[in-house]
Amino acid sequence: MYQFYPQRVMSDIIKTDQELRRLEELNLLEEAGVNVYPYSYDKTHSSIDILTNFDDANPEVLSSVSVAGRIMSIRRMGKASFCHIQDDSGKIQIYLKQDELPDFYEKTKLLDIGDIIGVKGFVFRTRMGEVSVHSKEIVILCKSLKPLPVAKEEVDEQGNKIVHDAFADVELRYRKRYIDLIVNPEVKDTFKKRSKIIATMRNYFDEQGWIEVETPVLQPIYGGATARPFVTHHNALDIDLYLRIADELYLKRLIVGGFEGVYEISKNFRNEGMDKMHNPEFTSMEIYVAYKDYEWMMNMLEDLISKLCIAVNGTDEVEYDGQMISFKKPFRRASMYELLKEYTGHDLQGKTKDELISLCKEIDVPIDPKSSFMKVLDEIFSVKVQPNLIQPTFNMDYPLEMSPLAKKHRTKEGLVERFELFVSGFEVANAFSELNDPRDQRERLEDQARERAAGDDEAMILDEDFLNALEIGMPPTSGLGVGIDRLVMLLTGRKSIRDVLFFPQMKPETK
RNA sequence: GAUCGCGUAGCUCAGCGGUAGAGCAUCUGCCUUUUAAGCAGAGGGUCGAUGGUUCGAGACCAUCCGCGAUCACCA
Repeated sequence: MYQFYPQRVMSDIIKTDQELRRLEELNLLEEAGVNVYPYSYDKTHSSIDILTNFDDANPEVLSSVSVAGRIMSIRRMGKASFCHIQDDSGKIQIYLKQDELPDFYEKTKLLDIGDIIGVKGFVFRTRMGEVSVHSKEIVILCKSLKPLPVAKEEVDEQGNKIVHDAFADVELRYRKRYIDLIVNPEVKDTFKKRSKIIATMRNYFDEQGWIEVETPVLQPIYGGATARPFVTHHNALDIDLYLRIADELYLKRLIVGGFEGVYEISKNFRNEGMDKMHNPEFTSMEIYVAYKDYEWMMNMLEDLISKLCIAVNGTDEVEYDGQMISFKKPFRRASMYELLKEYTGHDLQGKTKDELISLCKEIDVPIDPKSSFMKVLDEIFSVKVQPNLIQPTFNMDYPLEMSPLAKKHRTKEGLVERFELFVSGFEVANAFSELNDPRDQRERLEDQARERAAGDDEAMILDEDFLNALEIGMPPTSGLGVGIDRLVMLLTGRKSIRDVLFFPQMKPETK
C-alpha cells in the first residue's frame, strides 16, 4: 500500500498512517518532477499588506502579487478550492481554480495542511466578503511530513473569534514550541511583544548615552546575588567555573573603569526550584549609572516602565490576573517599615527578634522559631505586605543586613538606600545607591563569609578583586536590576514564566 | 522535596469492571466564490510504563515516568 516507504526511511520511527501518506505524496511529487524543497521564493507581499491595502474601488492596485506561507486550512470543492496560508503577519485566503491552474490543480490533491507554498495571482474579494488571492501560479516551498494540530476557527455574530479544540496540552506546547507558535497566534504575539519590550528598553538606554556591554557568563567567583549557582568545569585550566547568578560585580568594575553608564541584558542561572515565577535560566537587565542615587533611579524606572507599557499595549494600563494595573507616573513610594505598619498594624522598627516571633503568632504568620532576625522580618513582609502590592509600589529602605552591596542610608540608622518594585504581588526590580566605600564593603562581605562558614550556602563569597576595584575608587553610582521575564509577564498578561520563554526548562522525555 | 489532580486516535475530549467511542484532522467519491463549507462512505489505538487484584482492567490497587496546581525552597 505505502509502496515508497521502505526506500525513504526517516530518522524517526514512522508511526502513523498520516505520516506514511505524506511521505508517499512527497514521492509522487518528486516523481512528477517537482522540487519540494526549493531554494528561495520571490515574495512581494505579506498577508497583512494585502488585507490592509486592498481597495474594492481600485482592485488593479493589487493585480499582481506573490505571497508565501504555511497552509492552515483547505476547503476543496471539486474543480475549485480555497485554502488559508499563514505567514509572519497573519493569514490570507487563497482561491484555486482548475481552469486557471491546468498544470498544477491535479497536484493540489498532494498538498496538506502544514505545507508551505508560494502563490502568485491577483487580489479580489469573494462573494462572502473575504479579501483573497486568486492564484495564477503555485509552487511548493516545503512539504510537511507530520500532521499539524490545527484548530478550527469560527466568527460569531458579534464578530468574536471562537477557536474549537485548540492545541492546548501544556506539556506538548512547551516541548514542541514550534508547533505552538504555528497554531496558537497569541503565543507568537506574546513573543513579539517580548522582543519589542527589550528593543524599546535598549533604545531608551542608548538614547541616554549609556552603553550595552557584555561580561563573563563563566565566573571563577560568583556574586552579586544570594543564590546557589550551577558549577561547570574548564578542562584546559582544570578549574571549576560558575555560571553567573548576576552581573553586578563586573558592571561595577566597568564604572570604576570610567564608564558612566553601562547596562547588560543577560541570561542568569540559578540552581534552585522551578515554578511559575522561576526558571533555572532567566533574563535580567542590570544598569549602573555614575553620579546618581536610588531616588534618581526610581524616577528613571517608572518613566521607563510606563513607556514600555505604552509601546506594547498602546496605553499605560494593563489587566493582569483580573486587576487593572496602572503604570502612570509616579508609582507609590513607601519605606519597608511603613508598609509593614500599614499591613500588620504594628510598628516593627526597633523590635527584637523575639518580639517579632511573638508578633508572628499574633498576626498569623507561620515561622520557624530558629529563623534569623532578617528571615523573620522578610517572612512577615512576604505574607502580610507583598500580596497587597498590586499597583506598582517602590518598597524602600531595607535593613542593612539584607543588602550587602547597598550603601548605608544617608539619614536612617541601620537601613540602606535600596528599593524593590512590586507589581501584582511580585518583585520586578531591585536597585540601590551602590555601596562604594571599600572599607564598609569589606566588612559586609566578611559578615557574609562568616554566615557562609556558619552554614548559609547562599551567602555571598568575598571577591578580593572586586574590593580592589572599589579601593581604586568608584564614583557615587546607582544600580538597577530588572527581571525581564517577569516584566514581560506583567505587560503581556501571562501568568507563568513558561509562557514568556520560548523553551522553558523541562525534564527530558523518556520513552 | 511534599500533597493533590491529570495522562485514552494526529488534536480536543467522553467512557470509570463486561466487544475501545465522538468531533475535528486523514483517506475515497460528488461538488468551479467556499469559510467551523456540505453530502455519502472508510481507515486510524501497546487507553503513559511495569507489576498486581479479578472469570474479565482503559477503569480498581501498588510502584515508576511525565505534566500541572498548591506548599516548601527560592527573588
